[in-house]
Amino acid sequence: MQTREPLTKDRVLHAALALADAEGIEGVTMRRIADELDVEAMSLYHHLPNKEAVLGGVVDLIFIEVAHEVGDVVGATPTDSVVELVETRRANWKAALRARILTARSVLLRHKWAPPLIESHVAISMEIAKYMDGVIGIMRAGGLSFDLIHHAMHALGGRAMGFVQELGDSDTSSADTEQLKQMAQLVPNLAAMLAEVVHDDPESTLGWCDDQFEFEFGLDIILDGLERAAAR
Amino acid sequence: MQTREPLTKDRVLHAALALADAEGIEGVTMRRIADELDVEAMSLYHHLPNKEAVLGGVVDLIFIEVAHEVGDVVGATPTDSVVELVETRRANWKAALRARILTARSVLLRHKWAPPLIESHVAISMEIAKYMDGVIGIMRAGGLSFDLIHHAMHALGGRAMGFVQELGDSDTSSADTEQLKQMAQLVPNLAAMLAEVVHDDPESTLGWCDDQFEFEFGLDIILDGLERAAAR
DNA sequence: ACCTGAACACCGTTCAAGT
DNA sequence: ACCTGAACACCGTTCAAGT
Repeated sequence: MQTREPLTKDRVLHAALALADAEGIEGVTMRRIADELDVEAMSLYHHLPNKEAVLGGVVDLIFIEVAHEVGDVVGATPTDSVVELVETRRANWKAALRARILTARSVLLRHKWAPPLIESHVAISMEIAKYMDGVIGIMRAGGLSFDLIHHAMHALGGRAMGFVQELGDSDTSSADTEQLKQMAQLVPNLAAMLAEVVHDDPESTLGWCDDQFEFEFGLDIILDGLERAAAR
Repeated sequence: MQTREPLTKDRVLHAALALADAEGIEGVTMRRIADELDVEAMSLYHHLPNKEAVLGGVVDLIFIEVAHEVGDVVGATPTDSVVELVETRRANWKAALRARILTARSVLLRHKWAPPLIESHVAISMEIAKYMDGVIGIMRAGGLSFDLIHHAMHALGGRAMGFVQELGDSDTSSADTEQLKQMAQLVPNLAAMLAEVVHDDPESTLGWCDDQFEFEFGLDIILDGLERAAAR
């Protein structure tokens, strides 16, 4: 008789993660997770206190993934002397922070259901704290004061973790030209902007913008502003 | 016999809004709304197709409120000649946009449950579109190209509507000093920042920051960056 | 046309019972 | 210690029936 692999917290969390990737966050229910593990829903409660803990654990898995990829990116060159390393870090904090944030973003793009979950999740987990610590460390190495870093974290907001923070998803593009003409009466500026941006570049309506470009545009404005504030 | 006031879409939406203000978004269920109106839950479906429509309608109510307050703020001085008005608008777009966004924020602070709802809501309603149109109009009057305005809307993101976009709510402040000391091992930079910021200003931990200041700090960085991009 | 009651197909979670 | 089945207290929504 086959003995079944025992249920563990880790198996539950990975099943939940896979479920979220496959069906979105609304597909993640205690009953569905249990189904996937060939177990009853109530068995999950022997390894996790409630659904909140499951979702928190899944968020942690994502930040472990981020930490993995970030580690590859910001690894110091071992041949540098310590002094050189410190010098380099001071000079390159903006580039280093930019790279780290874009790496985090690339991971979140693989789990698009995650940002709303992270935002709504009040409790800051250890894994999130460790990510934040890395961000703060880069700015500190760049010579920014803790006071400025604190403001910077607020200014960056979700962007510090690579959030896309889009409003009004790709459905706007489905507004046909007739509907747009009617709209023009009430929202002339919005209609004019859409008309021109669509005309200039057929792949860049509000519904199908170049998200990567827009994210970097906004990020660079903030990073440049912080650099200027640091120089003051 | 008292004839009951007939149910209307408007009465349903206002009941839902009051419920959200009183108990938060999780208190808004079809059954609870119906209770408040002394009616059965299923009666609501004669005036609104589903819960999604209820939530969308409530978001609209909030943007009507924003439009009301914004109208008071940006009213032009009637004594100005048209030419002067245009000149003024071109010069003051940054201040005008700042004022409009801070007004929107003041409304959202009265409905703190609303931002997550607006973000998660895919469909852009007419009321939201009208607000966006106003924002675009201010920048257009300031001489910004539609292309730059388009990037600006993405860079601002939720901030264009006054979002607070905080991560990890005020619970971080409940971390006692003992817990913080343990944390210092794993997240030394975060711990050091918290320690210094708390020391400098007892009212400004990560848990209890001056939200208004931080919001304006981030907003100004973005507006300044946009101004510089416009001058290029 | 408008409102209702019962029912359906789901939730998260508790509890007593099994092994 | 670990898993289960039944049950509880909720959801949004459908449907047939009332007035």
